[in-house]
Amino acid sequence: MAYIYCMSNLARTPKQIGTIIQRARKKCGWTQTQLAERAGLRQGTISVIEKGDKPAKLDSILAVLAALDLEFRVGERSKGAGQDIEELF
Amino acid sequence: MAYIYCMSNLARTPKQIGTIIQRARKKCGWTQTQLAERAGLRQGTISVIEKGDKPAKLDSILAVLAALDLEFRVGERSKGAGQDIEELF
DNA sequence: ATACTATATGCGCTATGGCGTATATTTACT
DNA sequence: AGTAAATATACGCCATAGCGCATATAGTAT
Repeated sequence: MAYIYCMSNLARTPKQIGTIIQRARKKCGWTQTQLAERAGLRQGTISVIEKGDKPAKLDSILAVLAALDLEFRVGERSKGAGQDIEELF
Repeated sequence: MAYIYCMSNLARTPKQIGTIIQRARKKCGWTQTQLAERAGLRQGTISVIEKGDKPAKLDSILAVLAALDLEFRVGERSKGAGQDIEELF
């Protein structure tokens, strides 16, 4: 039985990505300013990214994820409940 | 039990993302031009994204992944042993 | 209410991503 | 080898991401 990893960290849109980042940041107990420093960005940029209403650069997102000790993974989009996922590539 | 997480779908850097995209595209039997049309981008842009040497916009990457029926997921960075920390960007 | 922190916005500016178009280069197939 | 397709680059142009800096708004406490 395949174990579906964690369904809530799905990141298809900038908004979803922003929400995930914000949640992770708060979980770390960091302010936007603190995260910005670690990611090499500004507080305002973190704010924009977390809201997800304005486009962002891939590098900025990757920097933020790295600062939060997170990372992207790529998987298939349409995933039935208990299907095996492995060997996509 | 089969929680095997395909190691090659790790996407920490633009280069890794590009490689994943290229592999998925070829698996679909598409040319860069075909993928570009489906993603609303140009062939040249797909080329740049797949190489990963030049920065890209998040939206472009998300569009490409969607065209390939793929998606990002966010997970913890340090998972399991033997993490090879590569340089970021 | 007051004071303080955190987050959201605004403006001008610079850097650059992606476009259109075109061409060079590589790869695949006779 | 020769031809065609696929991919990598190039150039000018426009749109915009993120910056520095500042301020406004929203929370969070005394």
